[in-house]
Amino acid sequence: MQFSKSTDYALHALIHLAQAEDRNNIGVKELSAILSVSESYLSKIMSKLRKDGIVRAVSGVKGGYELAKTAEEITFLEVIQAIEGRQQMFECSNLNSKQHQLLAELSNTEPKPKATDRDECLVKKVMDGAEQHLHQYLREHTIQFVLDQATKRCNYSINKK
Amino acid sequence: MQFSKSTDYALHALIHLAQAEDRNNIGVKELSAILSVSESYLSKIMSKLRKDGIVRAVSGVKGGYELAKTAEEITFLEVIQAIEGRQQMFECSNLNSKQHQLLAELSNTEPKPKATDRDECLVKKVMDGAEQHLHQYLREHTIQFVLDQATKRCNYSINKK
DNA sequence: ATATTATGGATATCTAATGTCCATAATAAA
DNA sequence: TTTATTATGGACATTAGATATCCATAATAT
Repeated sequence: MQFSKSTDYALHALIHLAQAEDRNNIGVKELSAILSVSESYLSKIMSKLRKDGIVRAVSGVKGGYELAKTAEEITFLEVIQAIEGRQQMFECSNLNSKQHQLLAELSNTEPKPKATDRDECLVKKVMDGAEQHLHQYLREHTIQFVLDQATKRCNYSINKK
Repeated sequence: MQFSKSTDYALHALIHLAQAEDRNNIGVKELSAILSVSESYLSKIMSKLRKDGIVRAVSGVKGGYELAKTAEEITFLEVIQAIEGRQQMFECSNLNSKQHQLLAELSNTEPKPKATDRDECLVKKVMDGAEQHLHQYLREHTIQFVLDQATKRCNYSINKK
């Protein structure tokens, strides 16, 4: 139950892009040097961020990446989901639960959800609750939040002198 | 970022043990049949639960497993940690952060923590916060909670008739 | 003594994460 | 237009961890 290294790299890369908001685009070459990752690996990560609309990319000589929205708008949750995908944290082996999920997926089409969730596994319900709880926290924390904290810390250092 | 199948099996096994609290010990043979898992695999899982003091085991003919505490006392968190281990959800590649953690571990001995955490990575701080948040939820939900929910559901069914 | 059950070591298999390489497309600058 | 630079995506290799099985041994009720 661990977040992947890729998620770690993605978050740190976004922090760097946010801090260099005024500058031109930043290429994978520069980012990979800062993060101490190989260019080829970081490329895959940045591609995922682009596909999910978190960064913009431009090819060519002065190309590279930049944020596609403000740092305020980029939540930890969407970064994590861009990298790790959107599968649920807990997949229940319980048959009732699996049937329930299957029905829910099928009902994405026409005949309405029906909300007969009395048969879903209660263990899964607790775990889904945990996931929602975690997501809420991750939605409330943005890239901007980290930048703000860094500023505070810096001020503190200055005052100290 | 998913919980393992083992965790799923462990939780369901504990629910069954809790529901059969009055009966004798329940063996892996019976549990594995209920959960549709192999005996050999479930054995490993039950061993982990025993090592962490969640269940008691007794060998021999009428042997098997029983809860080592009340269902009220068994939290989702401790079950998950018994199975998945206690590593942190987020390991930071950031060098400052790694150094910080190393120092923290070393200072487990004599010369006191020192609490100079100004250098720890802010990304990691957010992620550690998320983990604490999740843990709090998982600590607040026990095996007993699931049993209670099941009772409610059952009552509802009866009333319906 | 016998049958039954848990325990732990060794090992095999499978899957996902990690990581690299290369051909191709896009673009700025010369 | 040519060149250098950068992103993109496919294919592939490597590694680590989860999943799964088997077996020898210990414990225990009958």
